[in-house]
Amino acid sequence: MTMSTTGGGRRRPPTIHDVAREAGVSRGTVSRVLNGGHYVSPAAQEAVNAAIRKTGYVVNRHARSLITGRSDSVGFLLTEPQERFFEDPNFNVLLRGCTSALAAHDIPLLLMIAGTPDERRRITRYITAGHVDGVLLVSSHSGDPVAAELREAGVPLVSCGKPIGPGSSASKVSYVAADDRDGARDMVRHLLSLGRRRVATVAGPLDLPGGVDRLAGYREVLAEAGLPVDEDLIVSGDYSRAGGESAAARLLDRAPDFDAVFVASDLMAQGVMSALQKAGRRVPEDVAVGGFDDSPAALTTEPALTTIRQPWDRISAEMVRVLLAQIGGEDPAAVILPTELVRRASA
Amino acid sequence: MTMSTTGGGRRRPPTIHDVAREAGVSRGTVSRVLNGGHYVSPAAQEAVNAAIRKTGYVVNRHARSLITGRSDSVGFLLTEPQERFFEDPNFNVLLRGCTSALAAHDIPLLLMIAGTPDERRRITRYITAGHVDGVLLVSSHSGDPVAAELREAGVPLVSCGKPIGPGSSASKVSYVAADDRDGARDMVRHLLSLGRRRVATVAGPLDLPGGVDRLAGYREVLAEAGLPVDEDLIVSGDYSRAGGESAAARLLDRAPDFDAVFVASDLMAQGVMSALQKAGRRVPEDVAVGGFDDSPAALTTEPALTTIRQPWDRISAEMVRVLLAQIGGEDPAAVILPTELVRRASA
DNA sequence: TCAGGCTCTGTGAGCGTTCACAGTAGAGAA
DNA sequence: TTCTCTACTGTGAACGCTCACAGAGCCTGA
Repeated sequence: MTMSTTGGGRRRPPTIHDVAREAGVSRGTVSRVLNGGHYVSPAAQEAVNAAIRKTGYVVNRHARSLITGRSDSVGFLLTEPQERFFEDPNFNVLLRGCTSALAAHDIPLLLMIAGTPDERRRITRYITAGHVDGVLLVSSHSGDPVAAELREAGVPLVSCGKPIGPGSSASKVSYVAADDRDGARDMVRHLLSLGRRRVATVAGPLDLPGGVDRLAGYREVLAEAGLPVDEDLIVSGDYSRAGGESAAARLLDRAPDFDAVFVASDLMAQGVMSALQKAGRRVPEDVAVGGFDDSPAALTTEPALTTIRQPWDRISAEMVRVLLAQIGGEDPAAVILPTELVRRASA
Repeated sequence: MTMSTTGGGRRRPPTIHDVAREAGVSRGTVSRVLNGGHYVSPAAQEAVNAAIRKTGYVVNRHARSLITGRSDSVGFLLTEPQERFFEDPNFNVLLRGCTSALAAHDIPLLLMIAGTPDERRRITRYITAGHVDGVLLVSSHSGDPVAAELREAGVPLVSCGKPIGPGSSASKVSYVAADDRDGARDMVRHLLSLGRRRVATVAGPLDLPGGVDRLAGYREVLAEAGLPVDEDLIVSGDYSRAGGESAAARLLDRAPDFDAVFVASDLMAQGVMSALQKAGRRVPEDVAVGGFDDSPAALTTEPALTTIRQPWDRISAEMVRVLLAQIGGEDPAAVILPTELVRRASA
């Protein structure tokens, strides 16, 4: 049960002491080289680096953390009823992007999923105990109790997406989001530029900022074009494919003469197109369809879906940048990034 | 740059010393309570627990790790050209499952993605330096240099999926996989039970164990049914939708009279169905189609795809179980889990 | 009675770092 | 020369925990 359990044998790794001996300097000097190299002579610098290479030394992060109080790691926290995000391929891009951006700083990412109450408790305790330096938060409503508790404990926190909630406290929260409203404006303008005049919309859930902002963009463009806003042309769904199908059914029922529809998510757009085609409408000839997200689903529809791409790679990079800045003592910041219209066959 | 940077104020957390003082015992006794509670009187036990609750004490994992040499964390390593896995929704189930299973043991999961050479180097160094106790590996070919290096360094490792490579060393590798061969058998038997007799197959890449085993299952069932194996009925693809389309084209060209096809992945099955339908074949009337994976794509086809479900939730749980056992000193183990036939409309 | 065993407890050492401090050497100024 | 300043280096604490050990009290059996 003690010596050499597993094959291959993990021997004791070299310590800063070994490096110091090898280089013929003291621990302190090695430490200085490791942390920026100020006040260390070129000769010592060189000797230490050579010794590090020779011994294969890697700093023991536990020992370092013990004294610095930093953990040099950050958490990636999902408080969402996770299925929703886990099925969203963009989520993967986000997760991958955050991991890479952190890796460049040599900071590991700890994945935390707050599903069950037990998990929520564990995670809260883990984070507030200081085992991570900061948290990348993915949660549609930042009124989430876990998030609130973390904020209260003063843990550096960056949300993905605009947080909902009271404006007063929200101003203190860092977040990075795509410009939902502007993306919606682009899409609706595009539909109008195609000559469509009865433009409907399937909005997202209106208790979420994304849903609200995309709908606002829709309204703005109609107003700016001098078109009346017909409330019969506005329905909303839950971002799912099935939600899109039933939304389209309602639309066909209430205002069968629409000639374009802006759908607030690609998944819903998939459902909308399927429902329209079953009802005998041709896309895009009879009804032009525009989505939002540019998910892989947008390529599997027939015809391929015109949509709005959110800059997920930039979002993840900015989240990490803002979080690290905040860990470094800077104030919370909000970042809004531009979207992009992706023209395909459905509009 | 020093005192009270961020608002909210993170004060110094209580230490084991504070708990000991509060409970009127020594550090040693508190430590014993924390680690299993052997050789400690009920009275002391109770006093310590009360003190922990009162002070809100949480163990400092860095201090603990420094002395135990364990990190009490594990890595989840992706060495794959990651797009492939990141777009596979099953991957999300796996990642989520591993996170939860580990959370139950209070072990954080570090997400590591070995994409660029720089990332590979960083990750290898991080792991071999002992910053994680073990690694959950997702990689189709375990001949991967990172994996090989980890194995050489004696790092506990569990692969997801049967590793390819020389049988001799492979026997020392832990892995958890679905029973590909048996799943394939089930599907082909199902197709035969429908009365089909010219059953084709679109195999996966034959340099991957999954591809090989699924094809082996196909051959076995034909043999056991006394049916000839017509090599014209066997083509293979790369698991992608496009690969399925071109495979179907080849099949239609070489053996146009087949009345069923077992496709080694749902994504390919999607392509196969689309190609068949474009060629005027009805599914399932003319050709019954069976997939493999039970991905969400299986629900979007028309008709819905009959397929084989891999027990991803159990796979993740087993991976964690085997890894923790191995970290605890047990020998590597291989676990094969049963699949399940999901009957839908395409067969 | 004493030896030997159990159960329980406290103490000192040490894990590998960083940090504050004290010190050295050399350059330049008085 | 002597004094100060700067550039650099070494040293002894810590950080918060676990582990090995020593020892205390008690029970059991010879």
